[in-house]
Amino acid sequence: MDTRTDPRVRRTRRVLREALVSLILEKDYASISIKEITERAEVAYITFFRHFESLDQLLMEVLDEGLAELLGHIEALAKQSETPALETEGRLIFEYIQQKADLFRILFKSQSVTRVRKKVVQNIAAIFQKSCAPVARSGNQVTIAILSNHIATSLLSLIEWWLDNNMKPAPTQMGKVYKSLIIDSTVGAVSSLSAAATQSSAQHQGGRV
Amino acid sequence: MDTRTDPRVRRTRRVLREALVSLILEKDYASISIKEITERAEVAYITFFRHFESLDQLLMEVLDEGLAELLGHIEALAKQSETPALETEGRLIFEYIQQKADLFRILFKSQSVTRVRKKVVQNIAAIFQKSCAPVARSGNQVTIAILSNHIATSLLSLIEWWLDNNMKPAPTQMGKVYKSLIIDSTVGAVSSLSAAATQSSAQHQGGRV
DNA sequence: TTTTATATGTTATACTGTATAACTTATGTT
DNA sequence: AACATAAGTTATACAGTATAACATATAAAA
Repeated sequence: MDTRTDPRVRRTRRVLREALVSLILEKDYASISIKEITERAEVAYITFFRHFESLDQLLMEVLDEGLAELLGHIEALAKQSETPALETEGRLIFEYIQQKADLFRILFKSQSVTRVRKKVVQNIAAIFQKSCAPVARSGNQVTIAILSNHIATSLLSLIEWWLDNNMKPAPTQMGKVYKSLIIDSTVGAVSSLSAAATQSSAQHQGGRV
Repeated sequence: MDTRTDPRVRRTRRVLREALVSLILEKDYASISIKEITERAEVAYITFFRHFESLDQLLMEVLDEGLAELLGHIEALAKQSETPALETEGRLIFEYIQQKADLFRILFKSQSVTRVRKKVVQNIAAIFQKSCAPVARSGNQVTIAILSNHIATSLLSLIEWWLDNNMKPAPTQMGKVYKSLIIDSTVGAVSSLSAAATQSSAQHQGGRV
């Protein structure tokens, strides 16, 4: 939506996004109708279809907007390997979520979570898979896939838990939890798992005789 | 549904459950209509409403049936603290999932995942929270809540990843992954976290002066 | 400023899915 | 065989999606 777009179009799309956000925050996503959104946005019913194919598409647009920023933060976090920087970056993530709490509540509340969540998990997992190149040599492909998936889903679950608990332990504390529970733990598991994987492939080769 | 229930009722409820399962496995849950279910089940449309209030309720009945068994397996797993037993129990869980793969695919595919998934996570978390009584003394309540939530969500995510990857690493290997990535890691994180929590509450007390 | 293009509003309509009512038929129980 | 009740048939009301045709408002170009 650059600046040369018709201002009427920009306004309409914006009020529709805002209407959906305010509705999700106060009621169940599944019970929201397009009519309800257009009424709150104060545009005609048909106007919705002139901009979006479905309610899900509008939701996607809302989430994509904010989630791009989150991925940037996580990428910065993934690059850190030293202990003090890790905790600081972890704190920054939770401070960022605190700021955009509404957006993340929507991410976890909306019913299209199945699709969206998987997409988000895959994006985060890809980030860690890249930054885990040094560790990669010791493990096989399957192990790495499991580890990056584990980190991504654990981080999302931790964020979801935190939101459900009214963001109670402060971001500083959550940064430490992130570091010890998700990163340090996973790194610690690498050695035992890669050893098991080697043993497993050896067994496979032996069994082929 | 005990044996003294009218056999016509038992049959109707059964064919409706079966119809929903077969439909979820071949298409998106959101696009399934009650009419579609009754047609596949070969019962009249109105018959659905004589047994269920909504499509979601039928789904819940299907899932509750199978998930009770899973919880039993997980409970057995949570009670183990010795290394060899832990791996064996972990393997048993993945073997069980392999048997009932359809059911678990439904759990992760259905759109009502938001509600159902949270319910399942809470049930599993409660199991680990109980069995973690010995560890409990060293950490505060918040830490324990985070840890049990972490174990529950990690286990579910691992199961989901495994299903998405056609259950490729064998249950034996997955049992080892479960042990080192989820249990050993979390246990390892307890000490550093409870230390941080103590430090944090000390800071709180100090700040009050 | 007038003209032109296009976004939005209004009204009407077709369609699909949910939900229930009234009545008939089939099936299990006594 | 008689009775109770589950299930089938038909009709209907309603909400939400989706689109068409035409009128009106507004941005951009002349």
